[in-house]
Amino acid sequence: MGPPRYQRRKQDRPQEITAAAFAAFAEKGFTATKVEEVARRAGVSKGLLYLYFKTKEELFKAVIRSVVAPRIDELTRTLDRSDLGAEAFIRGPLLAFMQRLPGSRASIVIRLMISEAPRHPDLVDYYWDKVASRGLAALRQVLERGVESGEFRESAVTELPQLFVAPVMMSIVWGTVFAERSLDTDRLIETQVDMILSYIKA
Amino acid sequence: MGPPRYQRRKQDRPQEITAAAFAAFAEKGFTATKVEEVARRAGVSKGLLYLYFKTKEELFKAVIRSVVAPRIDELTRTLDRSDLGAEAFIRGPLLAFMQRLPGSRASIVIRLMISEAPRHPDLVDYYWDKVASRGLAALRQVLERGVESGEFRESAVTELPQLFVAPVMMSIVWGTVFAERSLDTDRLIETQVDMILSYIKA
DNA sequence: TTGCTTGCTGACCTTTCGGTCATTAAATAT
DNA sequence: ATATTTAATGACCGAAAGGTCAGCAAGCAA
Repeated sequence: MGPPRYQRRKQDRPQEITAAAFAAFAEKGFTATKVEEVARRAGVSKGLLYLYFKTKEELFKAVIRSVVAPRIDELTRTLDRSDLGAEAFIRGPLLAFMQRLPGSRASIVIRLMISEAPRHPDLVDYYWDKVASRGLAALRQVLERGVESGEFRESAVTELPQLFVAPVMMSIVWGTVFAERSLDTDRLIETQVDMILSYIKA
Repeated sequence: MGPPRYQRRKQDRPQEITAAAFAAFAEKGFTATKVEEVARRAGVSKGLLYLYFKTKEELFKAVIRSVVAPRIDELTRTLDRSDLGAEAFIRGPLLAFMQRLPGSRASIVIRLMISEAPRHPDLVDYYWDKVASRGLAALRQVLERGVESGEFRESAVTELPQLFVAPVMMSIVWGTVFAERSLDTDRLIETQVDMILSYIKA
């Protein structure tokens, strides 16, 4: 008798399938990716995939969870631990975090969200709860901290933390659409941070 | 005999079909829209649609072109005609133009571009030539004009007109993904313009 | 009225793909 | 060894949707 035709590895399967799904979605998008393709990449049968994930959409949620959630936790953890002043935090860890995003796997998830949001409202809710609202809350916290300490003046920016997100989003969209036409995203983001800071400094 | 069951209107059909397709794509996106649905909206049979457009993708490209083309020169025309100073132009016509975009039909095209760009390189080229590169050039022109006239100082912004686009893109993406969770896009864009101007004013 | 061209219809074909399930066999317990 | 459990397979199903085509009828010419 030859080698075993497969091994039972209940522990590892979900992770492996999620990783394969991410790779496939990244290349072709969610709708255009066939479940069978994901299974093939994971070295697994389609049936097994449905043993671990009830539907294709559940699989998508798992991908979001595995790719994006850790990033947000990372940001809030950094913020909680840091004892830097508001400006120093923004120019240091926050700027670095923002500059990393466009080249990271998270940017792919964002592209997928833009494409799929209209047809998957529950996915949007999930993303809002787990990612977007937390990120914005973190930004707001930094800004308020700066106002309290007297570093920053009161301004519209405090209520519009999306101003920090804008150049990141721009970079991600640019990379998605105009992949080959280069844009210095690091510089774009740094300039925005610089502008915001001189605008709100007391 | 009753009224004729249809009229032959070879001249108008393509336009009517692309208009119907645009409306449908805007609501559901490209993949989720059925060709039959487009035909129904256009008051036409599916077969006729395939008489004028070889495939669903050809129809998609026709839609993009028909929406984008008329818009191309609006900004540059305004710019050429205007004799305002750089700051006045930015705070006036340019700001108004930027604020109109997120609620306009153009924003839907951008969403479609983000979703479909990876699989339609020729569409990206078209969009780059006809829209993106021209818009950026116009912005650059305004900035340079301001520097020459002494209104603005030299800064990174001159080489990064994408800083003007960023809040617009943010607003469009926000509207696409978080439609119901409100964001004051007018204020976001105005604040950005305000920030940029105080940053670059001589 | 008659005959011809062609815009137009809608039933139909074919393929794709998410999801199911009867069956197999790897691992574990007895 | 034998029985039991369950991870894993892959053939299959049914619905959906892109695309086709034989035929119909609107409009025109003679």
